[in-house]
Amino acid sequence: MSKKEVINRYSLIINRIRKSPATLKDINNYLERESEIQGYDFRISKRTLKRDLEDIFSLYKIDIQYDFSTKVYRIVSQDEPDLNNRMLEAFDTFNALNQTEGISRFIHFEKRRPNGTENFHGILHAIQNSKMIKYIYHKYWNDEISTRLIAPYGLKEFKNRWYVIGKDEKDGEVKTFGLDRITQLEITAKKFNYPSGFDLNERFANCFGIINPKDLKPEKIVLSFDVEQGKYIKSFPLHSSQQVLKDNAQEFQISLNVLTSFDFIMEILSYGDRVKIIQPKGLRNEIRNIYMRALENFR
DNA sequence: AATCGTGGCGCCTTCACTTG
DNA sequence: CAAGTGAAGGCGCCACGATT
Repeated sequence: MSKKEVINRYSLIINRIRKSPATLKDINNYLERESEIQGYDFRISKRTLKRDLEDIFSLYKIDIQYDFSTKVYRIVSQDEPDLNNRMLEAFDTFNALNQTEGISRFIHFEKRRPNGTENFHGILHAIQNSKMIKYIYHKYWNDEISTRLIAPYGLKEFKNRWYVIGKDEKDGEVKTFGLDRITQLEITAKKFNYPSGFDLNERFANCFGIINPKDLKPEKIVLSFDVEQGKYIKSFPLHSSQQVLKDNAQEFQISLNVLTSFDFIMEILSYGDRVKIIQPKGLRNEIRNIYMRALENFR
């Protein structure tokens, strides 16, 4: 049995158990069917299954355990569900893109610039080991290029982009840098002390997007969407603080507790005439002014 | 020749269910 | 309700054949 077949078998086992919890017999039936399709013999003994499950855990961090009360193997949801879901998602995409040849005719990829994930691993390593990082940064807004020395605290994702949050040595401010804007990353030998009170999730709890201005306080925001848009907002909440206030034939109303940062205003604008701002007045006026000015552009 | 992947064996553990 | 039972997995160990 070659390496390729073994890896293939791991995927099959994961796929089977993800569909529904399964007994050893179920798994072997599934493997037998796949053996006929793929022309290998994937069937395994109980001993090998046990070893495979260990390998799967160490490779993919997918924890499959036997549940004695229902007599089946199932994926144990971890204490980090976000991480777990993302791993499974990546696993699906990887397998699908990997197994088929000549797929570009059938898949339309979004054209996007590289998102800087090649630096992801290096930065994460620096964070875990409290090592300063140095890189060249191109700002989003202008052509300014600068060399930065940063004490990295964490990584954050927003709208499919990744950002590193860290303290800039130059002025001691904690800032956010887009990974796709970073070049010539260098992990220095210089250590820093991770600030004891810093909690990444807490810091961004009330934040929409990556900008976290100090002078803004989170506000209670009430939004009313039309019914169609409401369906989308219901399945993809804008923010973890989202609560449904009204859900009827006329409108879909929610409340949020977030900072009204630039990112948030852009988000509201992206819903155009499908959203009304019920509360607060300040935000309502701000958005109205933007639309007024925008109208000028169409005269 | 050395290593690796695998299955079988034997004994242990776990858990649900039965029995008195 | 405690003890016993059975079914199934867990796991260390070893042999065998395939792979490198």
